[in-house]
Amino acid sequence: MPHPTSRGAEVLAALRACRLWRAASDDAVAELARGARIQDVDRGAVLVREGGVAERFGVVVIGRAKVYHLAADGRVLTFETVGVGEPVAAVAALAGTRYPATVEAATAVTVAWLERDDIFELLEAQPGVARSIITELASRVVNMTAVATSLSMDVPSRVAAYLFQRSLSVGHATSAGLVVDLGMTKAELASSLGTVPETLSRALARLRDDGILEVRSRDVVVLDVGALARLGSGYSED
Amino acid sequence: MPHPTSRGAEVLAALRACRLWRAASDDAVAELARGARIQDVDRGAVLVREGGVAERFGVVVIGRAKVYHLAADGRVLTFETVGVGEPVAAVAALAGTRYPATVEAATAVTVAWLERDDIFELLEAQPGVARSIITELASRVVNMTAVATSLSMDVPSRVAAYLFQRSLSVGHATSAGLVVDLGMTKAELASSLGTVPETLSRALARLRDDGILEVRSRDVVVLDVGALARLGSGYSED
DNA sequence: GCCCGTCCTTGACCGACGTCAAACCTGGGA
DNA sequence: TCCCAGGTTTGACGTCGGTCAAGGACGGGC
Repeated sequence: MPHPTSRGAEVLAALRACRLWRAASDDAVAELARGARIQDVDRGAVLVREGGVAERFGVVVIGRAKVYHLAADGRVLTFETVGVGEPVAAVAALAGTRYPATVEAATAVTVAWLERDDIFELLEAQPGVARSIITELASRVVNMTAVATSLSMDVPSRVAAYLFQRSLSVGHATSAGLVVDLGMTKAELASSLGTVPETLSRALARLRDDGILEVRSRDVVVLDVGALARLGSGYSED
Repeated sequence: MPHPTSRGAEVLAALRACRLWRAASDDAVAELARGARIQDVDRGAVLVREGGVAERFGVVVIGRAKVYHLAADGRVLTFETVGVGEPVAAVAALAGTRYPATVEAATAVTVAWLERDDIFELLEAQPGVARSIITELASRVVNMTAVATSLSMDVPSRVAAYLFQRSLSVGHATSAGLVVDLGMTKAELASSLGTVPETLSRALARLRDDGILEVRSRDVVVLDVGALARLGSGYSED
């Protein structure tokens, strides 16, 4: 346990950064922090196992964690990678169901664990918090729906959809075109698109051959954003 | 517009039945009903189009509606079929995003439309409602996650997972085995499993040949529940 | 400079599954 | 009774994409 003295501050900062209770007062967040159980794990440790009964609710204090589903044949579908201030196992704890996915430490990770009832107590003390929790959960449903629909498209379309979305957020216009950083290794990207590196590589090669983009080591140069949007059945019109 | 006089009562009953605000007082629900805009549509009408900006929030008063995604190649992935008292387009309206799916009337349908702010006003007036909305939304995230993971399995496994879940809820033990009604036509089931009738038929035939079940017209007799659970990677142990 | 590990790409192969087309029930109406 | 229309099943076929295996290509350490 590194820096035991500063950990309290880090826990507080992480909880304060959590979008779920953005509207909560600092005092209320401090109260949450007091009730938190802190856990340090090494990289690769499993924080939450799919199918387990959801009792607690975590917020990442240090590090990053991967949320994924491990299929029977060993393939991995990565749902998201969560960072500092983001919740893990939140929805299952709130819903009172089993965990629908596994969470594993992608780096060394410190997690603050809260009880389900801590949240509901916060909610009673500060009713304004409900709104941010509700919009956050609703956004997650929308996101998961998008993931599900994209899984019914073919891989080049999924890649296009991802790159289109990503170009909107982190795209950087240059004379050569719209430079988009992939944000992760291609193997990780493949997993979060529900495929394998080989197929991702072929999909990118095909988009390149079609003149839609150029592939570089860890970013791509988008030459035809409209084609990306069309392929990913993104809604091109505003 | 049939039965104009009784419609007010039906709207009220439907809103009262809605799980989202189960904890709300009758008065508050009546207030919601007063603000509702009622719409009657014929079977096949599109209530909400994927990609549209979410402004309103519907509750089915009469009939059933299908929530689906229409892929570019024309294939349909059905997410759910909603009945009386169930919300449509709820999550997108709460999240303030675009609709992630299309909603179509499966029968003649009457919908009560509420404004996004109506919910938040209800929430302020009756803070206790937050809890049911939150658990309901969280359950939806869990469900959509399950849908997404099942889409990464092969079709026989998806069928097995569906039948296993369904056998837990509507399974009826007989001397011949566990009789499970499919609850819908096989074409509809295929769509909600993200496949087509032909492939579903073959998957069922395969499960039959493996001695796991027997197929009848609109229900199946499950002979080996454990095998179903294993195939669907359902968590067999309690 | 060289070497090695890691990441990425490419090719060959094959199984899963969607499409098209045809045959097959099964129930309802004349 | 016959016939027709849905839903369902089966067969043939092509494509997408995952697996295995073999090369690259970069980058860091010595």
